[in-house]
Amino acid sequence: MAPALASVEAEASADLIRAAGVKVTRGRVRVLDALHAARQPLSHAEVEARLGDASDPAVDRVTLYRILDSLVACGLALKAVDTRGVFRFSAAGAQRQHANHVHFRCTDCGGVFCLKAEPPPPPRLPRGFRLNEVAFDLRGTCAGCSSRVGV
Amino acid sequence: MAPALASVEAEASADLIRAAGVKVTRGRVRVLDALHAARQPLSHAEVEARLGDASDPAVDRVTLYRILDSLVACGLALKAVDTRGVFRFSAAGAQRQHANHVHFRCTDCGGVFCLKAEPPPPPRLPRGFRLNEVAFDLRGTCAGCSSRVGV
DNA sequence: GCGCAAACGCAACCTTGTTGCATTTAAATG
DNA sequence: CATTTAAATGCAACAAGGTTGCGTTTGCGC
Ligand SMILES: [Mn+2]
Ligand SMILES: [Mn+2]
Ligand SMILES: [Zn+2]
Ligand SMILES: [Zn+2]
Repeated sequence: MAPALASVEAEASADLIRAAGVKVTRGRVRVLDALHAARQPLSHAEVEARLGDASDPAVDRVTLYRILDSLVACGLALKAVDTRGVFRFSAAGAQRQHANHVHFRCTDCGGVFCLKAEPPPPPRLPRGFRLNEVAFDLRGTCAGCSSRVGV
Repeated sequence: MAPALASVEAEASADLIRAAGVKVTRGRVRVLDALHAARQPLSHAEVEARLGDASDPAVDRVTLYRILDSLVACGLALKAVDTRGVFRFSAAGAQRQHANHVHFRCTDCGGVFCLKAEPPPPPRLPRGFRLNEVAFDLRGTCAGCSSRVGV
C-alpha cells in the first residue's frame, strides 16, 4: 500500500496535464489529484491543507495560486466564486455532480454536506429571465460543530 | 434644485428605515438613497464614490460596511457576491422579509430579484444538524442582462 | 432636557489574491 | 547524455476587500 512511487491517480493526472499541452510538474499533479479526490470544489486554503502539513507546505502559496489558474487556463479545472466571495476550484468533468440535490452548509466550519433530497422544480420566471442553476441550500450548524459548542 | 434640505427621496428612505425598526441616521438615509437611485447593485467602493468626494468621505469606510450590513439585516437591502468575489448591494423591493420566498440571482450583474413562490419545506436532516435558514436561489441571467448580450 | 443603547470614527488587523524578480526545472534538441 | 531555453517556482512586497476593538457621539424613548 505504501505509495513510494506515483500512484495510479497521480499517473492519470499527469497524463491529463500532458495531454493538455502544459508542463507536467509535481505541484500540478498533486493539485489536480486533490481536486479529483475532493467531493466539493476546494478553496486555495483547502487545497493547501490537503497537500502538505503546516510545517511542510509542499508548494509555495503563490505557486499554488498560479497552479490553480494554470489548470483553469488549460481547461482541466473550473473556477467559481462561492457565497463568501472566495474562489473555489473543481476538476473539470465533476462540475455537474451537485446539480441535483440539496446541500447543507455549516455556518460554523464552512463544511458542505450533500443531502439525499432533490430540489423541487423551479417556479415560473418573469419574461426574459434565463435560468442556469437551481440552488436549494440549508444553512445552520452541522453535527460536529453542534456537539462541540460548549467544549 | 439646490437640495438645502432633505429631498423627497431622502424622506422616503428615512421612512423606510424608521419602519424597519432601526435608528434613522444620516449615513443610513444617504446609503439607502444611493441604492434606490442605482440601476445596478453597488459595491462598497461604488457607494462610497457616490456619497462623497474623495476629499470629503461623507461616511467612514468601516461605518459604510456596517451601514450596508445593517440595511441587509433589517431587510431593506440585498447582498450578493459578483463574479470577482466582491459583495454588491441593492435596495429591496416592497418585501422586507426575505426568508419566505425564492430569489433569483443574476450571475452577470449581481442583482437579486424576489420571486412570488415560497420555498418548499426543508428535507429531514441527519442527526445532530441544526437548521437556521433556508435559501432557495435560482441563478442565471436577468432580463436586463439577457437583452444587452450582443449590444 | 436626560440617559443609554446604538451607531460612528479611527487604528489596527486579517484574508484573499497579485506582481516583480531571481532561481530552478521540464523537456526539446542534437 | 549534455546543452539550451522557456516555463514554472519561491520569496518578498504589495493591494483590495473586509473585520475587530474601543473610545466618542448621537438618535430617540422617557
Ligand atoms: Mn452535493
Ligand atoms: Mn478579496
Ligand atoms: Zn442582471
Ligand atoms: Zn426577497
